[in-house]
Amino acid sequence: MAAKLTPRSEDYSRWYNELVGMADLAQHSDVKGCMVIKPYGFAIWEKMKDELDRMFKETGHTNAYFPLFIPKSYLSKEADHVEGFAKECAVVTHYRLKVDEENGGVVVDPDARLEEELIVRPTSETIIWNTYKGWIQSYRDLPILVNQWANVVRWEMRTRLFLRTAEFLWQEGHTAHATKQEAIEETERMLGVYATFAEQFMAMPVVQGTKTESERFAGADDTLCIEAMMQDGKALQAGTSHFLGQNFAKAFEVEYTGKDGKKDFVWATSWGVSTRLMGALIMTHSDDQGLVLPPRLAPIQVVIVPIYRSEEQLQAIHERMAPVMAELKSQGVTVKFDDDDTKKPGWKFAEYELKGVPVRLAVGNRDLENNSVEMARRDTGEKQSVSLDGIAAHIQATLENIQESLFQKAHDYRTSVTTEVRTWEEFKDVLENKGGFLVAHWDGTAETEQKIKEQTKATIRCIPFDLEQTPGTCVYSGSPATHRVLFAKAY
RNA sequence: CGGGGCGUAGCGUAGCCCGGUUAUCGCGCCUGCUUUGGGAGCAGGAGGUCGCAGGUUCGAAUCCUGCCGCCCCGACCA
Repeated sequence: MAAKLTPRSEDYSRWYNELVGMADLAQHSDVKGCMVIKPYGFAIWEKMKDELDRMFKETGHTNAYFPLFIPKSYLSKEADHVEGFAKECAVVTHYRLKVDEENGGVVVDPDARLEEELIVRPTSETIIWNTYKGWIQSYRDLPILVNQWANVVRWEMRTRLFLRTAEFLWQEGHTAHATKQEAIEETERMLGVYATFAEQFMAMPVVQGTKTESERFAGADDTLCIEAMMQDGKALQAGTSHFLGQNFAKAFEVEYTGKDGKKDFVWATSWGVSTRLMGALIMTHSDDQGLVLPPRLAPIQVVIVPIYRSEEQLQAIHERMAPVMAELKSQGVTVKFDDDDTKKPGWKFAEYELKGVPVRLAVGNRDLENNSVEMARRDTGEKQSVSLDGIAAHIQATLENIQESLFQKAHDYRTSVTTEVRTWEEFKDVLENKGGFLVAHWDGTAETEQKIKEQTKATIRCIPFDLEQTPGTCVYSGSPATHRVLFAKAY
């Protein structure tokens, strides 16, 4: 039985300790769920970040950085946007502390109240569009294709490690275009980048689609998303790309003069993925032995565990493996030779399984005598004796095989928990007993969507691009359906 | 903010109902020896404001009152 590795499973505390943790902000704080990413966990995030960054640059984007603080008045300029985020903002009201003469310690200096409060960014549309106003006058200034890697804060009532933390790391792209068509193309292009990244690097199959109006980003005309299926049958929104229309341009008065000399508002997009992807990665592949990482995102791809009794034997193993390591490194494979003398081999085996290292080589005297090593792959647990001759090529092929089979396994699982339902009874039954994605007809109304959510906790994850729109009747109301959509319980 | 549960060593816990020597056990940590092909064994050792503050009592981890904090479920959401 595959591990669930949901945030509530028994083994979760091990992940917690291994990769990540919540900051202990102690007794005086109302902050719950500030995430601490430990070095190994951060190494995984950096791998993801590097690949995404490369893909953004290949699609013409450049990185920039905008302020952490947003004046309160900016946030209120776009009506839907402020409504969406107002309830979860951290607010800076003062700029100074002073020594507390009576009780010791420090207190907020009441004389240092800010004239206008600053909001710690929950997202950066407002401060960026306020800036773009000064950057754009002519069609020659467009498009602007900017991305920023940053932290944001959303003061959620309830947090969940990896999936919804009070502070999280992400990237947010913010682009400005002269035409609607160009902005829509950008929105779709970046969704495609996310889907490619999820499938080719995370080995996580995703459904691409459009959000319904009620699930749309606050301030967007249209929200596209990638939706993934976790091992426990719950869906996870893994990335979003928004077509913002001219909403922010109008709110911040960003106009440009076209070739024809006429003025028009600028068209916008924004798109982002966050450290939530680490939660997605864990919950897609991991098992009861620990993390299972796709080779393309593994900080360590191959670990060599020497088995020895004496310093001489260790030396012999190292000398024999050195050329193999050199060859692998020259081909871009990350190898670790673990000669830590304070840990026994069995301990190391368990440790690297916990950390999800895709390939492990165990090398002892008896292997050297046979000119071989024991190779174990993390995804299947399979062990085999492999000749040292040509082993680098064999390892490379194995890494590629693991990458592919992880995707295939996740894809097969998703297929097995995707069910087409026609009646409301069937809908409830499948959701309750099987979980996963439910394909069903929907009458297109927010009322129906809301009622289904209230009664079953299932939401419309998206209207998939590649789902055939056959005619039918709504699974809940029985009215003629406008769409065929994907329902699921979600994180 | 509602409804549950819980605070004892770095971590996880027993003891509490029914008050009574020096607060239990495991993991981890330190030292030594033996070990090393799946999270080693033995021996020794260090480590405690029993969440905080009052109260009852000859005596409180245990009973009473107040406060603080944490976790889970719900409302909110990437």
